[in-house]
Amino acid sequence: MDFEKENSAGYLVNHMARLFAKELQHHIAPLGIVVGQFPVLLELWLKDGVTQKDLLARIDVEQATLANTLNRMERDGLIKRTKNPADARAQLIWLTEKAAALRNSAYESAQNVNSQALQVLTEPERAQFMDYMRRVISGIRSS
Amino acid sequence: MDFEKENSAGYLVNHMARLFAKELQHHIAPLGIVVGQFPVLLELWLKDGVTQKDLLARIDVEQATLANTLNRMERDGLIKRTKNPADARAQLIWLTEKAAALRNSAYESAQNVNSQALQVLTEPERAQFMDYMRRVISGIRSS
DNA sequence: TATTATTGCATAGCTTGCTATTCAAGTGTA
DNA sequence: TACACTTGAATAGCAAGCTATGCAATAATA
Repeated sequence: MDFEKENSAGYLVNHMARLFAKELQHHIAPLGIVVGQFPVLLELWLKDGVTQKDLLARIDVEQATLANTLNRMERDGLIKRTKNPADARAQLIWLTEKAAALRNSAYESAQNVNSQALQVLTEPERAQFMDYMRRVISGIRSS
Repeated sequence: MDFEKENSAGYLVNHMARLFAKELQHHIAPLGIVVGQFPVLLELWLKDGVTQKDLLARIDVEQATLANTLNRMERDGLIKRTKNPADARAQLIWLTEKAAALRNSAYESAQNVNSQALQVLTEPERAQFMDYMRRVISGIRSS
C-alpha cells in the first residue's frame, strides 16, 4: 500500500491554503494588517459596535482565537472597545478611523490575490471550483 | 463596493484547510501523532536515513518550520538522529520502530478523512477538484 | 432571596507556520 | 595555506490556530 501526497485532498488543501495566506500577507503588509485580522475586519467593515459574541457568530474560528486576534488588533490601533450598557461581561468593538480607512485597499488586495491565484482556471472552472469548496466545507461541517 | 467572503477563494480555501486539519487531527490523535508531523512521516516512510535538507526538498515548508517539527518528533520518540559521516553539519534522520509501525494506520486515517470530506462530490467531480487544486498550487508557485 | 447554572471573555499552554539571524562546517580561491 | 564564501541547521520571535480552564456577570430556579 502506498500513499501519494499529490493525490491526497487534505495535503493539497493545506498546501494551497498556505500559498494563499502567504500571498495575501505580502499584499496587505503595506496596509499594516495581517491575515488573521482580515476576517474580523471584513465583518467590522460591514457593521461595528458589536460584541465579541456577535463577531464570533459570523467568523468560523474558536472563541479563544478571536479573543487573541482582537487583542492584537487593539494593540495595533485597529479597534477600540467600549462598555456595553446592556451587559457588563461584554464590550462593544469599534473600528478606529485608521482601520475604517483601509477598507477599499484591503478589498482590492484580496481580490487581486484571488484572481491571480485562479487565473490558471477558466471562468466556468472558477465557478465550479468555488462551488466544490463550498460543498466540501458544508459537508465536513455537517458530518 | 462590497466583499462577500463566501465568494472569496482565499476565504474558502483557508476555511476548508482548517476543517481538514481538525478532522485529521481527531483521527490521528490516537496514534500519538499530530498533523504537522504527517508530511514528514510520509516522506520518512518512503525513505529514512536522510538529512534535513533531503527532507526539505520534498516538503513544501520553510527550513525553520521543518527543524522545529523534527525537534518535536524527536522529543516524542518518532525519530532518531545519527551522525552523517559525509558532513558534520548534517545529521541523518531515522524513524523509530514506533513511528515505522504507525504507517498503515496513518495511511488509513488520512484516506478516511479524504474520502469522507469529498463524499459530497461525485467521482468525476472529485477528480476535477483535485486537478483544479494542483493547477492553482502550481499557478501560485510559479507566479 | 439564595443558590445554581449559564454565558461572555480571558488566559494558559500547545502546535504549526512564517521571517530573520546566527553559527559551525565545508568549499573555493588569491 | 589563509581568507572569504556558501551551506546545513538551529534559534529567536512572532502570528494564528487549537483545547482546556478559569472567572465574573447574568439568568434561572428551589
